[in-house]
Amino acid sequence: MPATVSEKTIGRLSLYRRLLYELRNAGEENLYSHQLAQMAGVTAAQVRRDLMSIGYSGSPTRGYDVRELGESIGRFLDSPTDQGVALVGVGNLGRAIMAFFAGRRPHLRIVAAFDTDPYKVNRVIQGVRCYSLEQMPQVVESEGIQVGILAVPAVAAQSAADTLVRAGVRGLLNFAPVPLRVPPDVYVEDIDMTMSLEKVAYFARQRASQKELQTW
Amino acid sequence: MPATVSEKTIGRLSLYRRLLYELRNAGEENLYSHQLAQMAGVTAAQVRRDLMSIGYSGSPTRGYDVRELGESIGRFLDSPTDQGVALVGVGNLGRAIMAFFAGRRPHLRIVAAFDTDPYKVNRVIQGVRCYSLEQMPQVVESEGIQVGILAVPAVAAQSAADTLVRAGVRGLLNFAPVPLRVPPDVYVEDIDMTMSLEKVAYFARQRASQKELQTW
DNA sequence: TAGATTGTTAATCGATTAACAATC
DNA sequence: TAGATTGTTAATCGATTAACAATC
Repeated sequence: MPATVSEKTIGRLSLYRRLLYELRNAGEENLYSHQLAQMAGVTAAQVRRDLMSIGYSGSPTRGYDVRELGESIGRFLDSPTDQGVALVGVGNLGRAIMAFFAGRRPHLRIVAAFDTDPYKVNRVIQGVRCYSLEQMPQVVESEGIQVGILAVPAVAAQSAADTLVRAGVRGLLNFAPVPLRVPPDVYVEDIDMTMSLEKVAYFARQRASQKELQTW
Repeated sequence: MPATVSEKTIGRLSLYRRLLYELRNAGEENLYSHQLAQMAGVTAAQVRRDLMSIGYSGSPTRGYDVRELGESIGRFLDSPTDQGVALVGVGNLGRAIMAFFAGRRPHLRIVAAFDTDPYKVNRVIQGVRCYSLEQMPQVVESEGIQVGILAVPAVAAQSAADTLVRAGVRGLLNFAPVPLRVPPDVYVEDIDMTMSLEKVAYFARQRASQKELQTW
């Protein structure tokens, strides 16, 4: 039933919602596409097309209703029922991720963490119960978890992904700097910090040298 | 002089190099485009075009030389001189980022950290000296830093970015869940974990329901 | 040589941008 | 009404994929 919407549009909708939430807190009731566009760093036409794709309509005179639009995006993006998330790897990065998402989205909450370290297993860290890797299939199944976050070292990532997928997980957020092999019915989003930093370093250098050239 | 290469190609080159490094450690001397392609999760034609874009040639019979290719990518991606990186925000996420990059790329190293917390200022955390925000312009300039990482709360991100840019930074890796406004000669790469997780949750749900439909 | 792989050009694809009639 | 904004289609753009002669 939901029309096929591109990955990028989904990402932008998530951003729009966050901006709308701030606007609503600031007491704004209406907004035009170009206002949201400026805040999000995209074009007004882009915003209109994205909103059109989820079937939300504005008015030529009043623009979009901030509250209604936020709720519309929520109905489109969010699951009607709560979605639990599994976190694998409770090292520095894993704990930072826990802290980052704590209390942020009640409907999309980390409900179980997994680690090999016996010292962490069975403890509650950042309000999340920590299990051993062996318990993963059972916990994922009993909690009905569809989403997993991988914050393990590169060597452990593929095996952790395999276990999650076998247990029924259909989406992975992968922080390990290694490409995962998963069945086509599993969605993977990679956050490769090494790659990102190298890109930034490359283009920063390029911009800096362009600046030098301009002074000639 | 370096031909214009797309952002995506730069990212893939960074990944190729990492994979080549592993292959070299495994004792491999040559490889064909389709081998690298499979490891990286892209097509062989993609690999060939990416390598062509940095001017590296293979042989129709022996493929590519693992060592030479790795070095070629390095010469293209890396700065001839060391590039120092500034990290702003030494909270949970900031410390995780420090730990993640510690010792990973000697040429691209976090050389200074900044935080408002007086307890952290002037201490050495994960081997990196921590300064106050007031010292940022001076430290960035004296260290010749071109790259900044923002690991601060959303409300503090724009002001930190402004200060970094004024001090001469030309590339930002932004972990704060907020779009930054920067001059056109500054490159920004966003790592928006909230957006990424919401995307994964959305598509995980979609895949799961597709699976259900198939059983009908 | 025969054959698989390479460098490189042409065709395809998808998303973005531009344009504009419809609307309040 | 007049006018700015909307929904929607057509034109543009860039990157990916397919194809193939050149090569070792």
